[in-house]
Amino acid sequence: MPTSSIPIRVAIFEDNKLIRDAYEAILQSEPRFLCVGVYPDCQHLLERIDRARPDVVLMDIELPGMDGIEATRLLSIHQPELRILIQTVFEEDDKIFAAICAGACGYLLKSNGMSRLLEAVLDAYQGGSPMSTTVASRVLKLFQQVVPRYMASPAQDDYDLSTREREILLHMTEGKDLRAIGEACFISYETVRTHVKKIYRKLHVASASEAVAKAIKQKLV
Amino acid sequence: MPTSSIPIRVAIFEDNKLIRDAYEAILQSEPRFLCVGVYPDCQHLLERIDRARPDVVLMDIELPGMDGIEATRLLSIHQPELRILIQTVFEEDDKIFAAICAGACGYLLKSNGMSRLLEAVLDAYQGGSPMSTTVASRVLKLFQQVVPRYMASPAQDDYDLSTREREILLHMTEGKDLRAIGEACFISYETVRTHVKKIYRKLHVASASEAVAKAIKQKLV
DNA sequence: GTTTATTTCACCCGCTTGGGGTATGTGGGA
DNA sequence: TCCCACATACCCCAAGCGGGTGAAATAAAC
Repeated sequence: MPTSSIPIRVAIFEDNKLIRDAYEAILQSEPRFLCVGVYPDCQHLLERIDRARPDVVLMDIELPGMDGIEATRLLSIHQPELRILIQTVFEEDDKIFAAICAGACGYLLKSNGMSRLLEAVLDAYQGGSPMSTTVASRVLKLFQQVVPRYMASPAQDDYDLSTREREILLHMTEGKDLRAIGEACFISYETVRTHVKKIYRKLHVASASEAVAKAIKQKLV
Repeated sequence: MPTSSIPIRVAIFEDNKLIRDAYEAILQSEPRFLCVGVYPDCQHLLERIDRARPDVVLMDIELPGMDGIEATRLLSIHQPELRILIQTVFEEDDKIFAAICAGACGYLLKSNGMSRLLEAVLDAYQGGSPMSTTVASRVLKLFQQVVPRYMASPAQDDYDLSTREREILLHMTEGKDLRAIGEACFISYETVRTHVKKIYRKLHVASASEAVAKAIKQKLV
């Protein structure tokens, strides 16, 4: 638990007045929290934030005008250390996905009720990422879908490329032609060609563009 | 809450006898849970699981012999619907990362104490992904690092490619040569060349491989 | 109604590339 | 010790490709 002498500054963005007032009331019931801004939309977003100086923002997704995800993106660019907690009814993967990519540090479902709100705000303030376990489960699923292409799966075939071949393939994926690769590697043009031919055989391709496509898509480089 | 008439079957893998016994005791204190296996290592892993038929597995990472991550990978291949909860002291990104990729559905830090153990097992059983908020925060960070290359940044310039040009660029990223593209699009080889030249000018590139690299990396196609 | 963008097609020129072969030196594994 | 994989380098040849130019039809825009 943090020192209670300095309250955590919280701003709320929520279009539904009932919920908005409920949030505010809950926060004000605890001296550890200080409600520094309560807004029904994202008008004058950055000015409001600069004026209110919150530590944590509670952000609804379904807002009139600019939605909460776009607002999250703007805020996290404007002030990267700001902790933004998404608070919404949406459980769709793409919303969760977009919110996280936009810079949200947590994602709570309103269906969870308000019981854990204070705990979540505190968590967020302390650097944690509170999220409903159902949301966490979706994040993990997304993660498992997206990541294998970056992390070598245990048995990723790398087509037995040698170090030099991999290096040259990397240069190819940067769009360099053979002469430029030779200069970059301090070897002759003809040597580059020799390597490239071996790369083609190993990748089972017959042109630079094919090799580049395969290399990038299968993250060989 | 699930019906309490059918207990949740739990198996435990933990090398430390004190912790192992503590887990077992906690689980046995509640009739909702049934401890169907308690093991100090991963010997005969699949046989044990087939015999015990757990719904949820509590898995330690630091096990003698096969570690918990490798065990998780084997188990989730062997029985994908099995819920595997990692329970460990490690907070390093690469462990978390590896565990998730191996198929873990949750990741709890032992430092959190055992208070939330039952709740976590129940969450896992119900399809959630319980994890400490500090772990969640690392997962989100990893996610934000890894994902941007999949999601377009909001204002993605598409270089004013026409429909036909985009179509041809797509074929190029599949490694086709100009003749093959012509056949695929039912247009002549020379027409493909005309389009390709325009694509190069618009993308500011000078070769097929450069265009393919740019197209894939900026996910123009 | 003229202009502009798109799509289609053709030809020329010359460099680059892909496929083949050959050769030398080096370092590590059987 | 011998052999293999790797890196280096060069040659020939034919095809593909990049760049330039020109042209015609259509559709949309002004």
